[in-house]
Amino acid sequence: MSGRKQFDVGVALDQAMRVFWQRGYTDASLDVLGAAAGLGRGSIYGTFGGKDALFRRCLDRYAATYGAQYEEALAAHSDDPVRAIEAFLDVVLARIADPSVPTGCLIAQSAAQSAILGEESRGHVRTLLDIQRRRVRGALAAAPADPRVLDELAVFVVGINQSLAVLSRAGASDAELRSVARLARTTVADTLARAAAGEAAGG
Amino acid sequence: MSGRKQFDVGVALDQAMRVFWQRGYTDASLDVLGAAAGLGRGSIYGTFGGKDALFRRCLDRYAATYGAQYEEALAAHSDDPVRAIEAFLDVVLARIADPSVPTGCLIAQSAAQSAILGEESRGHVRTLLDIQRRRVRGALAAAPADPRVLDELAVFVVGINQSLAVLSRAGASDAELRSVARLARTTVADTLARAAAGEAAGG
DNA sequence: GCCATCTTGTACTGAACAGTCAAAGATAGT
DNA sequence: ACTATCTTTGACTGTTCAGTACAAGATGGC
Repeated sequence: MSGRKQFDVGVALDQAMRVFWQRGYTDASLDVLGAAAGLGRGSIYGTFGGKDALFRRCLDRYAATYGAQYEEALAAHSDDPVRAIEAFLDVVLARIADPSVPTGCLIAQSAAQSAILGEESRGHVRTLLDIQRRRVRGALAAAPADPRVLDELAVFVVGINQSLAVLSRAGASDAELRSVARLARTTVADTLARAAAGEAAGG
Repeated sequence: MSGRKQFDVGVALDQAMRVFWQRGYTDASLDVLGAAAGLGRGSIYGTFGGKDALFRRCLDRYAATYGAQYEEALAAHSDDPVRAIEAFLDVVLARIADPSVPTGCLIAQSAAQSAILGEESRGHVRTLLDIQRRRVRGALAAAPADPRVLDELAVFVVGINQSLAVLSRAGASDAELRSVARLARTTVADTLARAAAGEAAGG
């Protein structure tokens, strides 16, 4: 059949992404991935190359989809780093609460399974996490504080994201996740306030 | 051969535990588990029953080993909740820095993979996480604050534990992990301080 | 309308998997 | 010393896996 693709690559990636997201790399078999995306093996190999390559395309799809939401949330509060972080975490909470997608986070899931991924995929995950860290760091850049403190806060916020992902997987309630995010927000606020006071006093 | 067990169950569990810890449930094959523990398939099935049961025994072994360390750390500072949490997180950091065991955390890894575990194992992971939460909650019990605030802080600290596990898996440096733990410590300290002030003012 | 080119479905391959089984051998109670 | 009982070894089962090969069929340029 066919001389031209019978499916939309983006839609197929969305479906495959959900399978990897739900099951993780190893437990997402090509049969299940194909069934979810509506693709036969030939189409998967012809279009993407193989399971590893498909996985990385799904990682990119995920990063692009939610990365855009993160950017938007951070940009909406470019004048207020604390509110920017709050909006950032709200995106995470909303995704976790969304019943149409798996809980947790594909990147966090993949990071946790890092040890069993191939060299290339492992590097890919690290890169995507680093992009997320830089994104958060960028939102903090305007705050009057020691750059090293801002670096630490960026890692902290990325870490909170992972913790929300794992906790949600373990069955934590929405209220619990929200309280974690709220506490993280106050940490950022207090740390920035202290740093600003320190800057004013010190130099 | 043999009419009595040829191996120490505890030692075998320690070895199998490391394999599950490193690779996760699915990617820990019985062949690799057996090779690591020095057991044939017959011994595994005869002693533990099967892969699922072995996995849960390993979860318990892990919980007992590090649970004891957590208890000790918390008990050593029963007069000061903030220092207790600090000591608790130091146990996590020390384990992650220990080159003789995998990075991350078996419970966190298992929680992230919760979706592909059987009903029984999934419940087991949740139970162990809940024990950890109660443990932290107990260390905070003496603090003069609204119990609901203490509940939230306990979930927060457990979440930080998970975030350290995932971040370390993704290749974060020891310095980064320590800064995350330090920020979490200030979260607990500031929150308790505010709660104490609120208690004093409110009633 | 013809043909080179691409896509797709299906069947196949060899490997890895969890779990079962029976035979061989060691132990301990008598 | 005999024997019932247990452990261990290694082979075997049927299934599932990722990846490959190929034939059938559709497309679009000419």
